[in-house]
Amino acid sequence: MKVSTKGRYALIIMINLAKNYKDNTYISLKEISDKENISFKYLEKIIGILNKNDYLDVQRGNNGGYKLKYAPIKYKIGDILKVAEGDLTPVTCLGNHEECKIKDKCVVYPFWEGLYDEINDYVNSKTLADYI
Amino acid sequence: MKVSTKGRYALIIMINLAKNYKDNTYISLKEISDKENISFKYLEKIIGILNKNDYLDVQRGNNGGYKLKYAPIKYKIGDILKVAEGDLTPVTCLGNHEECKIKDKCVVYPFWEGLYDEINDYVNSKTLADYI
DNA sequence: GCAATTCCTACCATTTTGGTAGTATAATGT
DNA sequence: ACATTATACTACCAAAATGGTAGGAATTGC
Repeated sequence: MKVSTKGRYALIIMINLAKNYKDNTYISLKEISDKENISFKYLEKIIGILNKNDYLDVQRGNNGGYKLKYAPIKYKIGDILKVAEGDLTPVTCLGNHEECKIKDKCVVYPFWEGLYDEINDYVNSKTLADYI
Repeated sequence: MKVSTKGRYALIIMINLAKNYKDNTYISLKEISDKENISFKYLEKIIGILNKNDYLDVQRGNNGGYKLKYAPIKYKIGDILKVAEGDLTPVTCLGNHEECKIKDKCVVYPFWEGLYDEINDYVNSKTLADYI
């Protein structure tokens, strides 16, 4: 039951960008990977996911980089993690992908549902603005 | 961020035994694996973990099997999952094993701590008695 | 033109997951 | 005693996920 580095690093990237939001300048990924000491190439892959989800403003070329498209408070941590991880359901029985066929008679289904509710409520109650 | 089959099956085993608790008879693992349609050999491995944790009364040989050592209400779901899964921390930064070295200056550490608190509170609020 | 940057796709080693196989040990019924 | 029915334990293994790496193409500023 672990959030992978994908989700964790995505969050780290977003927090770095959030900290820079008021400056309205672009930060290169190299800068973030150096500061956080995480493989540049791996972060490149992860920021690609974030970018495809309309999270970022991008400037290519010299002095280019990334900045948040919206204010930090607009980004729920839960959304960021879901985008990076695929989803946050604690069991495969939950979620859109492969809804369990026996969930109506499954004795534990309500337990997992309840757990997911708790997780969801928590991660959606926090935004990037809370971690600047 | 998934609880593996190990944890899910462990819970299924325990609920089956809980349902049989008042009868005070032994249930064979074969019976459970047939009913739940899960590989007997795999369940054997999982129930071994549960057994080592003083959860079960065991009777070998003919008409043998397993039963709960204590009343269902004594078993928190969280404990069962932790025993089967190793732990339930949502990130490796948390927990005893490899406490993060930079957690004091880590901006996201409180977020993960908070998430783990929520998960913990929930899974510890339920016992086997809730799912009989 | 050149350097700095993002974009994109393919590859890959290691670890984890979800088992299987086989044998040993123990209890029971007959 | 012995066949049957169970658990106990150890070793192995295929497939998938994880956590990256490599290389090149496209874009922009100077």
